[in-house]
Amino acid sequence: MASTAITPTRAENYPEWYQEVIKAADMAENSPVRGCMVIKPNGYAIWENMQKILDGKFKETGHVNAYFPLLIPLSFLEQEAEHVEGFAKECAVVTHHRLKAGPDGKLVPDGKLEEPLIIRPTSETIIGHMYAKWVKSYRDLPLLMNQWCNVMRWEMRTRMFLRTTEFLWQEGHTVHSTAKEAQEETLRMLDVYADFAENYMAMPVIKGMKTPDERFPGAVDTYTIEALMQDRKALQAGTSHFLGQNFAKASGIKFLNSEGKEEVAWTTSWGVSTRLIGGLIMSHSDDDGLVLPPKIAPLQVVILPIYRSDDERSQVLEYVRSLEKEIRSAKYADQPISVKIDDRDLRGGEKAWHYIKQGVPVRVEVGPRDMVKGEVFVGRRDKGVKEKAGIPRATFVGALPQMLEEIQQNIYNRAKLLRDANTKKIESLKDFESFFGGDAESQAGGFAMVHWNEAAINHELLTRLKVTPRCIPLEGPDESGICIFTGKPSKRRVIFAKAY
RNA sequence: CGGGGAGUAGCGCAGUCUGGUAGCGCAUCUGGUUUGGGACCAGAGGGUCGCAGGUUCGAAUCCUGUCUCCCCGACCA
Repeated sequence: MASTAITPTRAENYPEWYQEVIKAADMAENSPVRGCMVIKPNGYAIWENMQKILDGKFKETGHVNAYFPLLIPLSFLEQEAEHVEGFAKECAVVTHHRLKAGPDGKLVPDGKLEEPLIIRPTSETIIGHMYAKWVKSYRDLPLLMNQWCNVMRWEMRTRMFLRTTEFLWQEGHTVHSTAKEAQEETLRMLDVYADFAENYMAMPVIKGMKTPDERFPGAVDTYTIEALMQDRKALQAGTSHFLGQNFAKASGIKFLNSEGKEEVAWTTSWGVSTRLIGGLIMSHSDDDGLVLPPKIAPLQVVILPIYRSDDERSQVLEYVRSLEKEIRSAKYADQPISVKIDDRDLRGGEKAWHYIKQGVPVRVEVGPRDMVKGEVFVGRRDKGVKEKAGIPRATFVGALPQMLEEIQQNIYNRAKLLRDANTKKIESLKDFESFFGGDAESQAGGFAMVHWNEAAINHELLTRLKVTPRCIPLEGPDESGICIFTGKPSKRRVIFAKAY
């Protein structure tokens, strides 16, 4: 048996390791539909927790949920020039509304539509259309809505969770009477994302503004939270867009201000997707499988009864049931602690590994020996597989919330250390090249913080290394310097990385 | 769309060159021995060999056509 639960290890083959972690934790699998995955209960439960937390934060910041159609008239996409350009190449198009039997008995599309419909790649246009009807007066603003839904982007190459043809996300769409207010909204939601990523997902992120090339098609400004994965590639984990008046003009979102004059409104949109689950996996998991931060873990504690005879079984189960009940009534992060007993007829070691691979934060093993000692035997997912300790039964549950919080913090700190260790200020093209290993296939390097004049977007080196500007960080000191690509003055550093 | 590769049991593969009636590992199920760390032994179930034609007494194997998937590139939450 291999010494690690996952083969290959991260060091051996990172992309394959990623796939294996998903398989071992039974989170998702590929479906018969190209690029579309089935999210299995273990994966979906994580999404449900993410939704619950994020949705609460959206409501706290004044947003309400609504639902708009999956299908969008083709002509809507044409309303905003940059938007078309950005999404036209990846739209699934519905052209017929009926099937009939063809000459060979196979079904063929029939009933051609007057106007083709596209399956939403994002909903700015259809939501804008409705908003134009709903917004009449400055008294209707701000309009703060969100929808949880699926979208489709026909990407060339897909990877489970990180890039699938269909994916689940939330998209917030807001309308404001002034640019300032819309900009504030954009940054407010970016903060919500950053808070969620860091304090729940335990994923350290850098808040920043996208460079013009990386902007959302049609946006004036795109803000992002960027995370660094364990293979030192960057992941765009969430975006928030200040759309200016571009979409409002395209959709005709206008209102009468308090002086009775007509004005064009200002809009924002922001979203995070199931991609975050991919980020979660790549931030924390190890060569033994998934590692889940307690605040996101669908199951926080698993109890594994150990026994041989039927007699022992009934004694241990009784002991363990009262333990389960007590744990369930305890709270962590304002929620009852989730716990279950795994009483399946399997060998102890096999069960333990099962939960290690699924990333359950705390494993509690209880056998006759522990009962005699009045202890429980506890393994933590943030520690080594064999690093387990007996803890007195009497104090265990009381200490459990603290233990979960410690795990949450440890996981975050570990990810932050990795990110900080792989974030470097780079002052020359030569150092830039060697940081990224000199070609597209080399190890990813990390976050390179360099002075950059935006004119040099298509530098040969960037193309060759497959490195892109990730963001202009919002926080940290402004610091002037010299662009390493053009030698021109630069006001601040920009983060470059190889990205997912 | 360009360049490579692959379709055989739920999964991973061998068999194809040299045609002879389907095999291995894992998983599943049964029985037994085990049990504080991913067990062992014995047995069982499970496959129109991607699809359609053709050659042949006989095709997973040879020929023709076709479909699909994967990897590398262009695109990307």
